[in-house]
Amino acid sequence: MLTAEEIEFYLNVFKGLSLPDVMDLLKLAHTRHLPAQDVYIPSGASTQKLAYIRKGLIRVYHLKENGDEVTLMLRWENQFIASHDSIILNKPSRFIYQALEDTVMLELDYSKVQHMLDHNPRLSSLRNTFTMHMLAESLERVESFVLLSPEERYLQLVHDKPNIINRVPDKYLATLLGITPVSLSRIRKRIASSSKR
Amino acid sequence: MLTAEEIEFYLNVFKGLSLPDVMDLLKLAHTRHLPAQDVYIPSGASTQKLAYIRKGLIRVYHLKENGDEVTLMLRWENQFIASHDSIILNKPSRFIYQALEDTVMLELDYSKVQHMLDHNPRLSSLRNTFTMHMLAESLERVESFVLLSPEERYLQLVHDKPNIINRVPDKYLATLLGITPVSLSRIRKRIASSSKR
DNA sequence: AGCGTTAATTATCCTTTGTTAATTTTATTG
DNA sequence: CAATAAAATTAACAAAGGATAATTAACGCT
Repeated sequence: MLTAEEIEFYLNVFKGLSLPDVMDLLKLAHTRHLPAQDVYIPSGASTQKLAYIRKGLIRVYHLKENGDEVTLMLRWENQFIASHDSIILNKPSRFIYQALEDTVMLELDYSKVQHMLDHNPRLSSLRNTFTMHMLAESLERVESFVLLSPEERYLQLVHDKPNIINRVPDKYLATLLGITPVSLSRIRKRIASSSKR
Repeated sequence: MLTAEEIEFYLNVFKGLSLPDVMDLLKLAHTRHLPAQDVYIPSGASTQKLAYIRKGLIRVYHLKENGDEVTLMLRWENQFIASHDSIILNKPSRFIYQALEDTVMLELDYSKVQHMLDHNPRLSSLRNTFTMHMLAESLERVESFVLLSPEERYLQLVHDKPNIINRVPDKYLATLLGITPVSLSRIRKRIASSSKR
């Protein structure tokens, strides 16, 4: 199923793991292709799938009563994606996971690997490293809401993820920043006119 | 150092651990008392200490250039507290950790227990559970910024943590919600007048 | 290339928040 | 308990964001 190149790639992703460790994991994983616009996880689903994105981009969003969509999270290459509602809290997903681009991921069932992760110290340690880094990332996002204005948040996003903003429509970026698309448009105008002077 | 009651308490906190597991952990831990207003971790510190709060309340805040303080996090009884900058990213803390009440915690050096956690499957598993729950908590906070208005965020706080808001000055709650104390005061007024009708 | 759809911008108006400062209320402490 | 300090509220004004609708620009598709 997997080429030698793939295996080498994952040896690198899961630094510190031996080849057998990686093979044990990969044996339980499979590749999934998701065309752009397709829903990966619908809201209400209780799924333990955990995916590593090889290519593409997934948007996590909330659908409001009135039909409006609010984007909560974007995930792309070399990141993990999973319904945290289901994996962490064992509840149905409140959100919709949708591919914004043709997406390729390596998927596995967390409930099936959990036991293995719990009993292999190298895997446990690596899992904890990944979880902790996700926590740091999330805390940093909270910081940005508490410490920065919407305009500063947008500038930070442009600065930190210049490649991502070109792949995602502004209306999704806006709600990700906690503002409306109209407001983001005004912010962009403000920035353009102030940097001109 | 620890009473039988204490040990029984921690057997309960660290559910799934055997008595020897818990004793191994507690052997490396010590109790720390922190008077109200004292700084636990100053900004710039690189500390691996990880503490479990038995009693009291810790505020994590950022000190702006102009002297203004912005509260990022509150932690209280039965929660862990640590400089995530230092523990996760191995960097000096950007924030100040201060006791808002007389606080008692059980403290240990994460760098000293890490090896033990990495090699005991039950400890690894439990650590991961704790980390994941902190992640879920942080993600939920991000949600509140993206999905709710400041007023709704305040109402949610009042609803979810009624006991905490009575222990913390409003000015700290305000910045925690991403708004100014003046604005929080107006929100409170608005709520009071609308619930009266 | 042209048509139709979707996204982005702009305009208007209204609401909310930020800022600063004054005032009142609540805590703290000698 | 009175004096003082700190916190919370209120006021006034400016700046920014939300809502809605109209217009323009960009995109997707045959």
